[in-house]
Amino acid sequence: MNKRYKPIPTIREVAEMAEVGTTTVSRVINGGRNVNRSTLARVQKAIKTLGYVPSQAARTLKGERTKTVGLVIPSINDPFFSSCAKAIDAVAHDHDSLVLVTTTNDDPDTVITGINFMVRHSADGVIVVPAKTENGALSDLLSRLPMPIVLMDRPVKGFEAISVVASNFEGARLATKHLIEHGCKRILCLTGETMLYTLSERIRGYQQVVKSAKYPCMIETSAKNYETTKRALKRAFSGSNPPDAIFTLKNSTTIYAYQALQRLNISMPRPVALLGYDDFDLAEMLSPPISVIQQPIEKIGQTSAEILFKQIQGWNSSDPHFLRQHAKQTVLDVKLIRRRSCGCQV
Amino acid sequence: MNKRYKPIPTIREVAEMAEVGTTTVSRVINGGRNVNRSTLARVQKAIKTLGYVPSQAARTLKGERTKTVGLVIPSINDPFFSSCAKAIDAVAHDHDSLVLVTTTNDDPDTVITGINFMVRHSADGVIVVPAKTENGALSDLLSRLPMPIVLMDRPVKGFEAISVVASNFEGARLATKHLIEHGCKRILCLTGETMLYTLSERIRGYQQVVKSAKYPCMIETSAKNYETTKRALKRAFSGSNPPDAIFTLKNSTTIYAYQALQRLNISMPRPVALLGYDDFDLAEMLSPPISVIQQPIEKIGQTSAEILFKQIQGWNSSDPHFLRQHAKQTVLDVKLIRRRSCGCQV
DNA sequence: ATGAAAGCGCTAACAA
DNA sequence: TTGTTAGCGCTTTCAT
Repeated sequence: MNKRYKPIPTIREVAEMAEVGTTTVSRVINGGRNVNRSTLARVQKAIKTLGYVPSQAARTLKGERTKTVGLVIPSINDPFFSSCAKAIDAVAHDHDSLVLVTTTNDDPDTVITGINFMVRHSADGVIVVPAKTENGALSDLLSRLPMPIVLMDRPVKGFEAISVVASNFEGARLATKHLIEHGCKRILCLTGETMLYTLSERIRGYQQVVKSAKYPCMIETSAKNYETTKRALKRAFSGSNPPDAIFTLKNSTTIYAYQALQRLNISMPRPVALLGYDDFDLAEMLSPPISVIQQPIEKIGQTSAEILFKQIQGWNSSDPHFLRQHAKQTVLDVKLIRRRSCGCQV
Repeated sequence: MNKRYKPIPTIREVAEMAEVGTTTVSRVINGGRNVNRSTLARVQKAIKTLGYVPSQAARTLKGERTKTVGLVIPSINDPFFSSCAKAIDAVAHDHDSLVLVTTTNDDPDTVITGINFMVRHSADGVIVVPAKTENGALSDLLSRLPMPIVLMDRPVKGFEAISVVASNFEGARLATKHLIEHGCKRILCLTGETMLYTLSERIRGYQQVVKSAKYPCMIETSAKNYETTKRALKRAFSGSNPPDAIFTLKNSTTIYAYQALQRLNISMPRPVALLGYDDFDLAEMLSPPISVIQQPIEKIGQTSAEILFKQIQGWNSSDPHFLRQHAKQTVLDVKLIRRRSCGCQV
């Protein structure tokens, strides 16, 4: 009893069983227009009996859409990107398409490899989250791309492409100003990374506000994981002039910081306020609940996908102006969610 | 200045530019064996100049692997499945393959559609998380599948396929016994769903233990979201005989329950202990930290993918016994993580 | 309403 | 070492 590979039947076999030409079968699987009712039924029956499924590869070779969109993201695990992916998948579903994913772990070379993979697979379009903003090889590749592309969450410096981002600069300004309103004067900006577009924008926003308030600009960039975050905070609070607020630049950093503060027995919002970038499920269940800048994550994914599909539709259309249907860059607003850790009473 | 669609050049154009035949180009892109050094260089230069990328569709049509694996999962957002997906993506990456994802939202029909999509796209293999265990249409489809398949997290009743699951029954037994060891006698089993394989196995495990201990079997199945969970708990605790422990059957239910207990001012581990199924990032940061049954999530994904790729490799091989290289079912062990909410002192 | 035949880009005999 | 050619499964003129 040896289970063997049972290949999918071809259009030819369906045609033979139904005693028609392959053209007729093709007509049937493409809507059944101009086919006799009885012929139609016969063909459909043959399709069902044989378990026939048309080969996408053959169709692609004929120049049809592949009904796939590529998604090149840093991680599929990260709550931010998996939420984006969810929204993208939903939009793709509406367009009868599948999502081809690959992750880059924020490595620029892997981004290139990933995009090339999408080209090779003739994806109808791609959504890419670039790793670093300055990358010549990436710009080159993007400019030669044979399909539409949308840059998500981070634009590529020096390359004019459609992009969908949140207003990181404004978000950081919002956060910093809010902490200042609470009377904080020594705001520590905590991050483990500075090269990513989003993070550098947030740093810019923070800097602008503290500088114009004439407060010290305290940036700590060593907070890559729990251990390093704890060490950094320990250091900061052992000095003679500890911070009175912490602004963490992303999701995981916020959690590390919260956890470290707990362990170091430093409570919030006094002596130190905490305000994080990115909301997370349990933020309001902690003690105190964490105030955050909330990004419209799903909206970022959804908007990216919607724009991409519009581009795909227009790509071969007769309208020479389809590219102008969208702003080059879509910037989505962020929100301050006031909870307790910043000092708000809610 | 009208940006137009610039199609990828074909092997023919490369051949012409390099002044060789298409076969030679084919040889070059497939390793360059049996090609003159100077010819090789010339062809490679042409490839680079033209930005040539071989068409996967044409290769697929010739019967080659597509270097894609299908992933049909309930949600891409759920921490459990996104972690699985991450591990699968990593394994796929090692095999120079991409992951084609589609989500089913646990709807049986969508599972079928999703798998068919993978067939149409000639994925080399598929990893599927079935929606419900009893589904004739699914068994039919699976038995006709022209590629290897691995069932992840949930088997399909009545269909003998390779599957990779965690020991849900044992996990629930472990949890329930542990609560009993803490002296709990009225253990409320809380869930919002009973039809999924994993959940019904957990219910079975719970039942077996409470029954053999002669304790009441208290199962509440209305906990679908925070509101319904809160309502259910309110009801349970307003009676004359409230539970002294809660065993939540999944991730989100645990969080709803924790949150509801907070709001209802019922503290843990007294008067009620809490033990959840599935670990989550912040479980140890809550007050009290939540004890859980921890599943080897990444391992589930990784194992599924590794088995799938072995199957893919053996699928067309000459070894007629390749199917027996693996147990039909791989069951991975779960662990009890003792924190404070169950009554442990840690 | 139906079918014959060409051709999409590639690989693999088979020739040279 | 290199090229010629057939054909993978499908859609699409163009006939009938």
